Amino acid sequence: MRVSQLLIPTLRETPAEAEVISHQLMYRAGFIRKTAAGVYTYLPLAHRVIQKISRIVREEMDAKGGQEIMLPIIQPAELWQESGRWAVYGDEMFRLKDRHQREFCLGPTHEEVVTDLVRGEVRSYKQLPLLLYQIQNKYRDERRPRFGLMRGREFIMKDLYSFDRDAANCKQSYAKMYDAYQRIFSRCGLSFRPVEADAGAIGGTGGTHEFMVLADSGEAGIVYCPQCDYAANVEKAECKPQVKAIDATPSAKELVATPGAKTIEAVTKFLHTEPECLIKTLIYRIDAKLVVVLVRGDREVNEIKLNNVFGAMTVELASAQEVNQLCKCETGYVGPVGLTEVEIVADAEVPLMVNAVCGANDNGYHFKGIKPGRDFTINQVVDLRTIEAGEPCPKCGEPLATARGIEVGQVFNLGTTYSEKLNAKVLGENGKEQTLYMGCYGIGVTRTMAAAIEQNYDQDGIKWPMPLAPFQVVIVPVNLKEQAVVDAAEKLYAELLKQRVEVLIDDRDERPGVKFKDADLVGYPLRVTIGAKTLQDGNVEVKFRATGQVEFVPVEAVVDFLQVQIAAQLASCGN
RNA sequence: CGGGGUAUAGCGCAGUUUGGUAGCGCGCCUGCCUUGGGAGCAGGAGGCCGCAGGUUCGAAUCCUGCUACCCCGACCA
Repeated sequence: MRVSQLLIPTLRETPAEAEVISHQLMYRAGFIRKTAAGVYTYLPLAHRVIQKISRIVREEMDAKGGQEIMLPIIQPAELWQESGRWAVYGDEMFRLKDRHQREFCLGPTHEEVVTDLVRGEVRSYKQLPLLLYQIQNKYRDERRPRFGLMRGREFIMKDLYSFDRDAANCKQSYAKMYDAYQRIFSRCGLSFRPVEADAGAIGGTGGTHEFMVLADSGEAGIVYCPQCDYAANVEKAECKPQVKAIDATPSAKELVATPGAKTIEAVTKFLHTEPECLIKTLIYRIDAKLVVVLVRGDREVNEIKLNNVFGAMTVELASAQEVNQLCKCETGYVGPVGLTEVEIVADAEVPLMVNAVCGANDNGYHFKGIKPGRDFTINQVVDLRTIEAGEPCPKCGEPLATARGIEVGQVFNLGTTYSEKLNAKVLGENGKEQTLYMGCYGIGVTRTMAAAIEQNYDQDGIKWPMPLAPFQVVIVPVNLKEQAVVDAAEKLYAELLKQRVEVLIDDRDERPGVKFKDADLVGYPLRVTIGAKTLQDGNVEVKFRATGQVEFVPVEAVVDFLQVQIAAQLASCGN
């Protein structure tokens, strides 16, 4: 295609509203425009990238026996009421009514709809396993859309749903998808890592993994073991209690004045002790109930784990008033001693503490010499904290490393959670009905596009991995007044088209600098510059966007040269 | 949902305090000129100053209400 004819509205300046790099670059390079908060229009370049990602996804889904279908975006409330998620999903769901006041939603996901299909059409175990997938828009009314395509309200997602006769077969489907995902993100040319994850709102009884594209700007924290294959989202990573050497001889409980010391830091300083000697006491409101949560002073509560302990809908810190009512003091002096009316849950490290410090539930006072179990009762001891870098790997004991990641895919083993609620059964070999085992496997297509940029850019613009690039090659004739230059460019363009290379020719009557800047910004992997001087020597210049490397190639050899480069780059990531 | 901010040309912004009918840079159009990293000169197009009320002889500017968008927060006692 010709740049002069393509809608690629590049901008010299970054729109004020774009915060993250992928958003800024996609806006500036003419990939996207915003239509509403969290809702974007995809221009031709973005559309091409989306098609490329989708194609890779399709090929790998099909290779595992997946069958592509399309499911409705507008979904009736009844189905969601049946699964119980009409109420659970809350404000995240776009809801609407038709002219008869019947309720619908814009599908945030499609478990209900697809299960409804299967329960109606699949009767026998002989029809299993059944792997159905779709690549479509999904809708989530995020409480705060941000980061451009990373957290939009309308986004493109691939979801595959697996239906199996039993848990063992379901596990096989899960393994197939896990494998497919490894292949997909490899083929996209991305650096990624699958991690153990929390199942969150989708729930389900089996395991779940998230696929993280590694990027410093990632929203998710992950830990991984440099020695073995263990890797997990910090939300999920299980913590072993780490015993710190504290004075092991228990002493008596002692009330000490700590005026003005309302933070871990202040109390530590005031009493000349260490954060790990303090018991951090937090009052949470879990659904409607207040709960006392204890972790060591140097640790952080993991609200996801806390939520899972209670199977709760909402987990929130209690308000200052609620704390005051319960403990009769300000938040800075809260402690577990004497709190008998509420449930006290403690992280596994807390019972190991001796001579600890905690708030005295009296403004300006703390206790010293506290021994959990002796001075207060713990109702439940569980892993409640967030793991930290350097802690031993739960599998092999080596110190864990941390990284940031962008979640681009997640695989869930759902078990019978949905099929039971929606009554999805088939007849088994024994002639009896059995409930289907399900899995669901999502990939954020538009988010993958954004993640690819977060991982591959420099100050000049995007550096597309070859498999995702909207075009593989751009030809830049330096001067349109030089007939020889134009002729050589057009000839090369025609030849590359014939060879089915995805090529653009920048035939705009612009100065060379403008074309170079745009080429760098959009991020074509290969740029062929054709100028009068090099052409006199019979050469053209090929520049690699990713490395900045430049090669002069004889005109007659350039088609082959480019094809070899493209094939090599594609092959290097398994295409 | 809580707090803060913004809304003026396609993009980035000034003008608002002190009311007098809109400006700068980039981009866009025409011409000349230029051609290996966002050139130069000349001419030009483009704005219901977010929306709706109000005050005033007169409102981008003051007042009221609304809407949209952005940022921060909703995580540590």
